Amino acid sequence: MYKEIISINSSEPTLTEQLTATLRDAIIAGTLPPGSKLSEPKLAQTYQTSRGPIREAIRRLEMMQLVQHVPYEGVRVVNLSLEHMVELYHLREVLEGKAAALAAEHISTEGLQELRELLTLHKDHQQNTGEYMQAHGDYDFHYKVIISSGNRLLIQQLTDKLYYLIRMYRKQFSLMSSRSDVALREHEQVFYAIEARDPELAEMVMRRHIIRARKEIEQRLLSTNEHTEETS
Amino acid sequence: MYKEIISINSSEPTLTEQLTATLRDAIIAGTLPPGSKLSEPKLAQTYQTSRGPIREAIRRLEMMQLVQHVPYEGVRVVNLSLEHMVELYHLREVLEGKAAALAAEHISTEGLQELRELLTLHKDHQQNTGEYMQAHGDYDFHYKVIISSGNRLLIQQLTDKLYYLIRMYRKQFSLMSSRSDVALREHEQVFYAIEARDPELAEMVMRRHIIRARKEIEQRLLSTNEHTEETS
DNA sequence: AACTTAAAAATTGTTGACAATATATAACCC
DNA sequence: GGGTTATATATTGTCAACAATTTTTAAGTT
Repeated sequence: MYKEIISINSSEPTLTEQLTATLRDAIIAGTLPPGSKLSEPKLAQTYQTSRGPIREAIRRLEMMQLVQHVPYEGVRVVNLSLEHMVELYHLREVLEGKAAALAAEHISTEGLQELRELLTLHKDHQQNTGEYMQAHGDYDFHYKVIISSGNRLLIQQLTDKLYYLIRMYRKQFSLMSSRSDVALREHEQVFYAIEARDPELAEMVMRRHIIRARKEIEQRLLSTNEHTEETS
Repeated sequence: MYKEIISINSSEPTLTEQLTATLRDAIIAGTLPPGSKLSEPKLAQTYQTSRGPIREAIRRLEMMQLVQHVPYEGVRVVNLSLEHMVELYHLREVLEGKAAALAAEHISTEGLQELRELLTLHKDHQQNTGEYMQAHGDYDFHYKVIISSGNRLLIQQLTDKLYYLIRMYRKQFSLMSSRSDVALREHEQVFYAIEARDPELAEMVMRRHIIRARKEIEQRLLSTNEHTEETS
């Protein structure tokens, strides 16, 4: 009854896709700084292509919330601010909370095993070095939980759309894991709840985890008053 | 400190915007049926324009989750299914739940008054006619709550993106308010919680409201087995 | 007749040019 | 000199043509 279509990117990746990835990473890294305008002719010249693919790529950046578009005026890289990030974290909180709940219901035994191994890996790494696993440690755990939810719409919203914005904030506000030990323990809590097939608990601890992270960031940014100003 | 930019659509709405609205409504209404392919040349001919604006419009439909895009293959109208709708409602549940919680925190006294008047309007209408207010009754209440959250990202996700898909399901599955009295009472519960500035309660009753609606739909669709088949 | 292979048609991706609008520059007035 | 209007420039929106890829059609083979 099903015709399983393996989505092989059949041939050469389209030029638009390459440009999307390039521009996306440039924005996340800050090479194209917040508030700056993306001029189609200039980008076309820079990347030795025509305006068409550039336009297409920009539309996809729009989907990722990385740029804002105004008709006849152009697109600008999104402006980062504490308020904006708080909004983003409120979304993360409920979406990833639900992901954890659904994961507790739907995760496979293999998926559970993978999650377990990921956690022990992080744990060992921290016990050995005293440091939290750089960069992708936190990301991987959350990513795996999201995937395990089995809700394609939710997965898409988080991984294809919002997560690039989150990565942008992490990079540009240098938000890497200051309370690593706490984070790891919270991940374990989430895991235990998923392992116990307890959706309500899984959701609660995941939400708390993200709430705590948000509050920590708020504190840090409010004390070192740097990013609170909006550039019009 | 703030520079309030009133977003006047400065001049003539761009052709792309008109086409987006037209195609969007055609998909929601089912004129462009689920699974059907959107051919750029044909659409261009149909609407007497060139492929450029059509492409742009299609990208925006993509943002609304109304079509799916495969490189070199084209875009198809999304296939509706019970599973897919359940996924959508899980998103609604947590997003609108959070919206209600944030509304309880941030809503203005004027906003509160508007919400109150909207509710009494619905109540009167039901007491007089015994019927639930057609079509927009439910929509308006949810819409107002979402707006009252004050979270621009959340508002955008719900009103600009997901809600068109919800409207599509409502239209094509004929999902209009079968238990209108229950729905109205649940709306009142949400309102009371927001009025009492109780975020946790507001979130809980809003989530319950959407969960109940989902389960009711599941029951209805599972009994009258019609839309469960996937067209490959 | 069923399957494989090759050609043909149609469609999407890409390019460059023109039109409509907005921004930047310069002229003008007070 | 500050501010307003008009001109010039640049940019986005739109259009039509070409290239790359896929789908359809037809021919050929077993």
